[in-house]
Amino acid sequence: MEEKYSPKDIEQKWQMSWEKEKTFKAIVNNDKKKYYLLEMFPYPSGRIHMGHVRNYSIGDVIGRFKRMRGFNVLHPMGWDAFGMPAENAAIQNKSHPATWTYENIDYMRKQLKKMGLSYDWERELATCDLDYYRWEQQIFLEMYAKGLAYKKTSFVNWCPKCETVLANEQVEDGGCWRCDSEVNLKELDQWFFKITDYAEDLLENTYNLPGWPERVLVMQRNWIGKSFGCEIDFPIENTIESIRVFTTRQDTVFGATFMSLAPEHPMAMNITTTDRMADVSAFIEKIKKTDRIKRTAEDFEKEGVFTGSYCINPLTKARMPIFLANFVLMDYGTGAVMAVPTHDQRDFEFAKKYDLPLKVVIKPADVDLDPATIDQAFTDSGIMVNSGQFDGMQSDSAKEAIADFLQAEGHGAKTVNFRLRDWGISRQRYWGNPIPVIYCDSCGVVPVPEKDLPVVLPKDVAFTGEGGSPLALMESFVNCTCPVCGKAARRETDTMDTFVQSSWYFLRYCCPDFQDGILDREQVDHWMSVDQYIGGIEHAVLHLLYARFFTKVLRDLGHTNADEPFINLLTQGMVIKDGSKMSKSKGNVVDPDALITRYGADTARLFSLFAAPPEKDLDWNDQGVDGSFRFLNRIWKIVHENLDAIKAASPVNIASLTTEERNLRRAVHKTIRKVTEDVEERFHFNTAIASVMELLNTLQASSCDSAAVMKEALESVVQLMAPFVPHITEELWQRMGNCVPLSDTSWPEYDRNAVIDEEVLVVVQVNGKLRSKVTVAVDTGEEELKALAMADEKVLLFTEGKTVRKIIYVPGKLINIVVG
RNA sequence: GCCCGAAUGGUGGAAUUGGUAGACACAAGGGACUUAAAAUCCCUCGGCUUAACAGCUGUGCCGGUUCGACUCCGGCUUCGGGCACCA
Repeated sequence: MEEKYSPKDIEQKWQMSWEKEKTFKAIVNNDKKKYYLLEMFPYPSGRIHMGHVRNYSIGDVIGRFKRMRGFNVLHPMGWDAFGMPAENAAIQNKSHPATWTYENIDYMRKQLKKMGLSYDWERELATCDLDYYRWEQQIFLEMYAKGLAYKKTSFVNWCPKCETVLANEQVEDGGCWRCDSEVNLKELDQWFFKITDYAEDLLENTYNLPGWPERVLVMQRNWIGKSFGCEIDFPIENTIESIRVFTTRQDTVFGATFMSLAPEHPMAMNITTTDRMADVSAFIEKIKKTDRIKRTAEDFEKEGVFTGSYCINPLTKARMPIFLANFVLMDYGTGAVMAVPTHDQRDFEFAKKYDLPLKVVIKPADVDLDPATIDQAFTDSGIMVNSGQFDGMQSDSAKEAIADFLQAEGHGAKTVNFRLRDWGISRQRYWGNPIPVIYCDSCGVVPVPEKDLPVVLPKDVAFTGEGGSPLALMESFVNCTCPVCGKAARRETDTMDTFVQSSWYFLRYCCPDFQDGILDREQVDHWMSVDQYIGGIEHAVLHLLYARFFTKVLRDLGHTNADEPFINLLTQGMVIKDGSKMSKSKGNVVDPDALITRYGADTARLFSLFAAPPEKDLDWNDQGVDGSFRFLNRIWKIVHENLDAIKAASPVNIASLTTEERNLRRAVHKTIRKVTEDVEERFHFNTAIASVMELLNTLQASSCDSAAVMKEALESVVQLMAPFVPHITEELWQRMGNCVPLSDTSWPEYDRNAVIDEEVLVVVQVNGKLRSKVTVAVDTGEEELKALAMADEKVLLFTEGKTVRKIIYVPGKLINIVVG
């Protein structure tokens, strides 16, 4: 009586074995090529979800495959453990964020272990561990010393529900990325990281990351938003001051007829004349009250107010009235725009509304433009007109010429401008990494000296859920002495954005226990960069940009020599059920625990890998899971049916194989080749698994009774499936009589001789349409094959009475007879 | 508006360099085994025509290149994603 496939027992057995044998412990070994594999670490929200199952299954296939291919694999796991849900849960349950977080971690670690993932658990870290965040405080201090961390007062995005600040990257469609509440503007004194210093490096290197999906790189380039243009000074009439604008369209400067300033522009009030003061103040007040989202919507009505002052167009010497305009943004360029109503749609609408002059300076090649009759701005390139010595030039080349001219005349300079803003990292929350800074009335901002680190997040805090950060209310934390003068001082109570922790965890994984500094250079130099990073596309800009920035900062601070954190990036699709993303509110959530209890981890892994290639969305289908379970049972059964034969079998004797045996071996070795290519080069696990299914079908249909060939075939099936379903294959491998665990064996190599076809199927077309198929010996000559095809009776039906014009021959594939 | 991506049976998907469209699986239908059910196994399975052999047609739509197009080119449609009063 044959034993039934019982995932529960064998999965536990092998998980314990791997743990005991430290199978996946990563140690520096210069005899092997290193391979650093990483999946985005999870937020410990309570339980893992299907997205995790998929993400980590994909990673595990790659990890186990690379290991069997002879790489020294580093595959760590940890927890992105600071963040608001912990704090909210604490308020609700009257528990402590740390308790909540560590309990969740314990539970989720068990869940992940039940999946049989090949992690080196000894490197596990949680970002809320003092041993982790203390080094991050040190990074902060080193950045502060270099001017890469600085404080400034500015208008920041404020989420009223989370009661904290958000970075630009964390505002999506005007809402908070986490809770969706409408974000408004608040003027606050905040800490920033100077990511703009790295804008050029970050942009430039997007062209140096061939292993990243193009769309992610495009998104990052858009976000960085580099544009080439000019800064031009427009002297203010009757003063010695001038207004500096940034423009990418210096070719239209002869058409600039007025000036638009952002309402927040520092010169706004200074240049306003007494008679215009009332109107201008009213306008500025109104804009302050309008929220930013509405204000920056494209269909928002363009509005402005005249300041009473004029500036002078440096090239035409024309008097240009200076307006404040609601669509001009203070935080892009210089906060001032030279208005060219004829060649910019916004300026056009503004000019029409306030009856301002229009002057055409670029026209299409074939027609003239009349400012009196045009109904929209002409924004294309064209021929220069009304532009002095530049008339007749192509506007594209005039851009260069005018820039040079402005520069030579001292009116301006060529410049580049970035859309990227500095990263605001202050968060008015408790459950985060304290910013290690002290405020002293005498000495000002004083960084906490290195010897006083870490600034420990105090545990005994009251969570009321009201009045902002609990840290600010805690006198024992706030009150301190100034490290410089020794007088009483106050501690910074803001904590760092949680994206800071995820910006360098992959570096710390290289040396999680290092106690003498931020990073152990030797370890980091050995393992970095991450060879393969895997995670969701939703971090295309946020996390993936911050992590690149941090890597470059840490490089410049001398902690790593890596320029880029992630060589290859795989962005996996979402897990969908019944047409939409799994969510509690839609009631379409599949619980990984229930799935694993019912079918085992191998089935859960197999289905999530088989149903779609990694980068596509995966449509969850309960019946499909049954199918995967069925397939594992078939493997289980066929191996057991052949167990005695396998154990008794001698090695394959290639010289004495029958045709049937050679055919079966060919199928086996072609499958080895196919699976190897699909996994190694394309990460197309679905087709790799399909080809093993095909082989199993062939095997079951075969009448081959050679124990040697059967053994080779079944051992191959088991080895090829090992990265996908590690438990069942490990068990079968052992039952087949192998002493070395499957995870310690080498990946099978296909036999180049075995895959050579003896016969080929050649498709015969007439005028490109399939008419017949012939199977011929592989060495059949071209002429012989053509004759055979021509004589084929199905072919004759379509060629009879017609002239053969030509015959296309693709060796081993097809013959196309062209008749007419 | 700009930039990316996608569209293939009832469903998920395959076709890797321009060479048999629909691999593999799910669902469905039929059959075997069983007292019965489950499990398992076998057969059918894009559409139309046909008793059958077979033929025609078919990869979002319209054209083009080619002996040959899911694949390349031009033009559209729909859906998804990103950016957007960015000067």
